[in-house]
Amino acid sequence: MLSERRLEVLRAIVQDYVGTEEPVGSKALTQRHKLGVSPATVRNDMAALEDEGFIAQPHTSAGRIPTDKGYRLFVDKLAGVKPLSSPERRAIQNFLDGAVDLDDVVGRTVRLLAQLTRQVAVVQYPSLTRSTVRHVELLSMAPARLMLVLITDTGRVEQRMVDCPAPFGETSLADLRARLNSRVVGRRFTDVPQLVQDLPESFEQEDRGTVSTVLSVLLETLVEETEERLMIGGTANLTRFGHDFPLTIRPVLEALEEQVVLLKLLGEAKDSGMTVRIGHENAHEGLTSTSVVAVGYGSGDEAVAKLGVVGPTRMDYPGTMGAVRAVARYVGQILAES
Amino acid sequence: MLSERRLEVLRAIVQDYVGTEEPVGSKALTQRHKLGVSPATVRNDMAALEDEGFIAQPHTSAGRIPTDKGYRLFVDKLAGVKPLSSPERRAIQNFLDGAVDLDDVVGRTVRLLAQLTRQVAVVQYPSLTRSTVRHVELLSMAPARLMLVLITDTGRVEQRMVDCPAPFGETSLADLRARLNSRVVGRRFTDVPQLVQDLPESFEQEDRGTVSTVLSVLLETLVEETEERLMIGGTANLTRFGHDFPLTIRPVLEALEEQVVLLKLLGEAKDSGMTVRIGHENAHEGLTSTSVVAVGYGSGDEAVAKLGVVGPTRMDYPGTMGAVRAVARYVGQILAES
DNA sequence: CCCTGGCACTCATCAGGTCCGAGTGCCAGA
DNA sequence: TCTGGCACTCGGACCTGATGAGTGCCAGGG
Repeated sequence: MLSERRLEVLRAIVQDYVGTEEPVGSKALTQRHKLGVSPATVRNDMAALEDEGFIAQPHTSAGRIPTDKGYRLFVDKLAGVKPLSSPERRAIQNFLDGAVDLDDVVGRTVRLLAQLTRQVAVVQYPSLTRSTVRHVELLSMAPARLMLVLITDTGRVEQRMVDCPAPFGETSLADLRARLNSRVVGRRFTDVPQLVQDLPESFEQEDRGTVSTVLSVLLETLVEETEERLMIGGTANLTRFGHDFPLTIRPVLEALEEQVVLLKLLGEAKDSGMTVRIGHENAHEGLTSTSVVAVGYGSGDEAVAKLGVVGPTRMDYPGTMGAVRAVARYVGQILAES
Repeated sequence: MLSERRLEVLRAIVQDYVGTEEPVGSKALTQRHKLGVSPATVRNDMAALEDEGFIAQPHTSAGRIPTDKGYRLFVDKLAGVKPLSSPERRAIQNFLDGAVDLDDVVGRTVRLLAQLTRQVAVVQYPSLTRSTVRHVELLSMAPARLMLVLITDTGRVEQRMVDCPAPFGETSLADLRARLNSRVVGRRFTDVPQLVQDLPESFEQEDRGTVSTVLSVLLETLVEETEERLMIGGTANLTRFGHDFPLTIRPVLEALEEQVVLLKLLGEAKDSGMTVRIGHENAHEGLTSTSVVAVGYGSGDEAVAKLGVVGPTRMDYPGTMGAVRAVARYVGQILAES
């Protein structure tokens, strides 16, 4: 096991490297930190830390930089979560309180997080799996063309065009609208399929085709609606990444454009508590030189979605974790109020 | 005035520079283009073009590169719009045909445009102001609570809660719904206020308050919810920008995150025909080394929104313009169909 | 009058070489 | 176990000269 002082040396290395972005040597370390020992001793400790794989040298006779494993140890054992200052907290609250609807909440959150952490922020929309149907509306657009409008209890509206196999009269339409609503209103999305299963049978032969079509579109919409969406922001912060730009930044930008990748990324985070994935711990190829700090948020105890930031492995973990946690907490409050 | 050959030289310079990204010299020009004159002659022409401000030298004894003014001349006088190949057209159509709703159409468009042009794509959602009303739906949520749903011809849906001053019966509701729709369906938003002005008078005394309330909410929705949205994609293409990365790319990323900036950018584009803004012609600070190619699109002759791409001034204008125009055309078709 | 070939000149880029110093590993002594 | 000293390594900064693409200018020819 590593001695107390060696851990201290590791902590100092991480802190200095995060600050300066340059490999840190033994002499500089003893000057900037009160370790109470000489550079030579630190060198020995460094050699030990390197043997264990916590730090590495970019080239012979340069200083050391932390490895992914080193950051991992730092995050797990050495770093706390740095709470925000109270002006910061107030700023967060003020900024989020101004939001008028869900889109606005998410939008503001993403900007806020990007600003606070100076990194790329990712915020997932609250999941709709627990949503219920408020109303289903059917409108006749043309003899064999309907529009289906679905309204959820969270206030979201989705609409779809339906091409019917046969013309569909106004009375049949009103009939279908009424029966459909009486069955599904107030019900959870997941229950709807069973509830409407036998609906076509109760219609005249000639209308059954259309009813089935409408139902299948409805079910499709429900599934899609629960699909998770997210918003990202602060991509300009990627320019602070490092010196060897193009090669580092490109795959990251590409990964960020793939919503699927991001959703998986957030999905991999623990449901409760904060998750930090460092460098190669990220499954995705393009993100092996980034770290992801993610946390769930929700109106109650239960997380309804996740948010987080993506940044270089060389990031200020305590500060970032503090900001992420604080923002998640406030967003949760806002959601609970509305 | 510039002679025919000098224009030809400018065209050759632009083409070569766009291809190679390197300053082009007189000798190389005569080799790669059949100008029928010697390098020395070309040098004289170049000197003239430089005097006029169409080209410039990065440093003495390097080749020439086009200036913004040079690109402007190229685009206005020398370059056509390169039509897409028919496989490309087919691919566009196939890809866009798969869209299920408005969000999907816009999302697919943005990805398509980014891929085709290998640049950053920006697509504005069809604006509500220029749209017409397809349907207004009223739903009773509680005795004195209604939901108003507005459906536009572009497939966009907005909904609002309405708190009524008095309970409102189902028959009155159906009545209002019918009369409202008969007046406004197919009409432009801007015409709606006049069309519904006298509607409350035709109702029973006790319902007039509610009708007025509903109408005012409707008008509010029409006016206030004109808020224009847009989607961007292909930011990874920014990495192809140039060699002097960080400084170039950062302000662009920042500008792209400001929806306001982008909306203004598209807003400045002409309503009909294609608009090309080159380098410093862009008002925004961060975009002075980019060019914007934008065009309106819509279901009919009239543009309901705009789309375009943002790329380095050194871009393939004919190809980009061709792709932008083609995509706009197909999106217009898709919107007209739905 | 315009085009052409020739010529002197400029200057960015590259390869090769030298120097410097931060940083290391190791070792003997406290 | 810590410390100071010492030899060693090696990347980066700096200088240098050679190279060559490209220019401007000019005198001569169609």
